[in-house]
Amino acid sequence: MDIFPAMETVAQIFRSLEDETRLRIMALLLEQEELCVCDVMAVLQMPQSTVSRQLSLLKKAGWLKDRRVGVWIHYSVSRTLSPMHQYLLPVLRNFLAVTDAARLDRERLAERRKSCCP
Amino acid sequence: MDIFPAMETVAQIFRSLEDETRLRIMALLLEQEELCVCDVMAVLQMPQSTVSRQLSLLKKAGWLKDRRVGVWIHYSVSRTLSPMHQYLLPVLRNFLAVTDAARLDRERLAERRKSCCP
DNA sequence: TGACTATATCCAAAATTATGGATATATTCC
DNA sequence: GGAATATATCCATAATTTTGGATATAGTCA
Repeated sequence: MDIFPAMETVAQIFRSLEDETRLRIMALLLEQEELCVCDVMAVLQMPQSTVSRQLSLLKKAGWLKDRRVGVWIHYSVSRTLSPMHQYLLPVLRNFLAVTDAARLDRERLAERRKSCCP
Repeated sequence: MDIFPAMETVAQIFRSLEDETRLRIMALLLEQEELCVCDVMAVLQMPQSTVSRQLSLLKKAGWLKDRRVGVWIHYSVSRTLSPMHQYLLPVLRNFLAVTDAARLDRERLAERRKSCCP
């Protein structure tokens, strides 16, 4: 695998960010070190298959990694991002967190943290 | 229109870069100040309707502007890019030009310049 | 005015992607 | 081992996007 991705690879990385659900997940994981699938389900208020699929797409796209913790799978932003992913990260940091959607999701996550799971 | 785009707007900007044809056009216009539709057709070797549509999508997405010069429409990178577009520009500059597809397109453009239009 | 060229838009078909319920897999706890 | 829970994957359907030929529009030149 080359340092410089092919044009098609560049397109795929952008494509991984075209979906609002995936962007909401990225916004969450840029603030919260780790989240399990059920956390994300609760915050996004979407069915399990949808959330699980989008998480695995983001992993496949090189953004996330996962690790099993007992019965849960914890997702977090990969620590071995490609150069292009690293270039894009500040864009996400600057423009996702300030959206209304991200703010509402943060509130729902805080609410959930109060009532469950230490 | 706010300085900070909504999540859906962020998604749309990424979506505008998900297509390989559009990325090839952006790569060309980051090196070449202005191109008319027929230049792009010749370089990409794609039908007129396809090229014209993608150019107008890139314009609609905030990347390009156009101006009429006689019977031609010249497209170029907008000089009033939004903050998010400006953040993304270096990503395009760094990762598009080095692809094989972009190199071949540059060669075809140079070839065309030799044989036609001063 | 009329022929010609460049470009935009329309349209129906093809291709791609997203959706969520159903099912399969894996882990824990009793 | 069996029940219960979390997650991944399958599948058929729905929604979205792309495609390119056909047509419309607009400018040029004689």
